[in-house]
Amino acid sequence: MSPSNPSQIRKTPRQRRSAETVEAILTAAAHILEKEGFEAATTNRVALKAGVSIGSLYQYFPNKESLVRALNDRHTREVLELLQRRFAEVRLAPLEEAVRAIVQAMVDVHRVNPGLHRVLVNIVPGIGGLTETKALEDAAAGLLSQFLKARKTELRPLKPDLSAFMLVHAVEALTHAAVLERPELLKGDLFVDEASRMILGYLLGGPEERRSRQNK
Amino acid sequence: MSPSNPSQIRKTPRQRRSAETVEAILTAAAHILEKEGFEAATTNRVALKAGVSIGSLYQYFPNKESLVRALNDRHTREVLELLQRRFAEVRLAPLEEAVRAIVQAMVDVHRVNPGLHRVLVNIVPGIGGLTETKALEDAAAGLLSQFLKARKTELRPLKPDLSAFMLVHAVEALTHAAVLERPELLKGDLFVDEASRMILGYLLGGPEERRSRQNK
DNA sequence: AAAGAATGTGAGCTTTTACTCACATCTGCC
DNA sequence: GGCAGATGTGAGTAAAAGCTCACATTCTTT
Repeated sequence: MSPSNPSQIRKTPRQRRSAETVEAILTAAAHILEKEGFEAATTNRVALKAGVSIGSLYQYFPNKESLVRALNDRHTREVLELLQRRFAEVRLAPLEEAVRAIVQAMVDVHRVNPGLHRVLVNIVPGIGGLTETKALEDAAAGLLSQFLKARKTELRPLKPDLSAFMLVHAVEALTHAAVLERPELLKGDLFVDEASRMILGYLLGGPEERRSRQNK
Repeated sequence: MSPSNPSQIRKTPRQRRSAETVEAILTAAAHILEKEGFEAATTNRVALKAGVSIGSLYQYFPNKESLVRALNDRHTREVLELLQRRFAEVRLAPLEEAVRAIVQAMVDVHRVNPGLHRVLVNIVPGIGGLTETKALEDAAAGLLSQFLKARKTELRPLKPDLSAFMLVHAVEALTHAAVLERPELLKGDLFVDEASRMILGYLLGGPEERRSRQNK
């Protein structure tokens, strides 16, 4: 509504019919983006696939960019909510178990819509002045940083913010790569094992550093 | 020349003049891609910025895609050559030193043209059926896998190919993230320290695994 | 039931983009 | 100097994309 809100929906749906239209558009856009990439996701094709007219699309999304942003916002919200929930769940769990749970959460999130997620991560920053994906990374890093602070007696001395930055990016990239290039890795526990090992190795430090603490 | 060579240059420059034209086009394309992204890099704009006519551009590149590919091929080649050199140099160095050198090499490579590198990595796969970037990752993983096999007495038991896959993606992502979001990290040794620590923690394993080997 | 609001339609306008082609200019060679 | 091939030019074309708008249909409310 407000003029300084370019990423927002143009008209808020008031009837169920229109809510379904918006949903159909978003779903169609997600499918095309996932399967054929950004270039192929023309507004006309999205409308066609959604089974609505191009006019309807523009009734709710002022431009193509806002469509991609809406998708990204929704996705970002989902990921963040899952991560928050998972972090809360493992607050009291043993370190190793907690780390595994978080890694598993990342994998779960990315397995839902791997292609879409990748497109969003890659394309959106170049398109709109995207702050959302960056915001997600920052939020995830914040959660992790809190986690590290709470566990500091179990870990080697480290700078929580820096370590959170390193881990967020490492785990995100590993998950992306695994989902897209080695999906078979995700069948068993192999990937989660390896990623968790990397994280724990980083957080616990070498033998000397471990010896100077009592815990596990 | 051959019809089944869509990513190649259309006409091989025979005079210095034309070689300079090609160079100007590639440079201009790199600049626009780096600073404004793929969408902004229209062929007309590239030609304009290169100071040549659009006709000249199409004399050497049959289409826009081939331009991006040429850029990518060149970049890929440079990265791979540096990595090969660096791996060879550290073949006999102590493990920790070797790891640091490799990480440093990754950082060096990415600091040259960070934005361009990211655009190439992200955009190109979606555009052309890009095999080059994937090939680079595979080649890097191959080098690393060799490295791990050669060092196996120093490391915990691991599957070289899997570990190489994990490390290549983790280090690449960390380097990207650092270059693009935290360039100040790269001033000192902080980033290389942290990344190396992550790698070593992963390769050496926990205290039990280390104890069962004599080395370091 | 009837009006007004909300929603839906799609032909087509406007702009942009990749790309061509007929022609001009340069360079090396005899 | 002059010829031939290499190189350079840029107005123009065709296709495609984003987006609008005048109008049709459906829903809500009284």
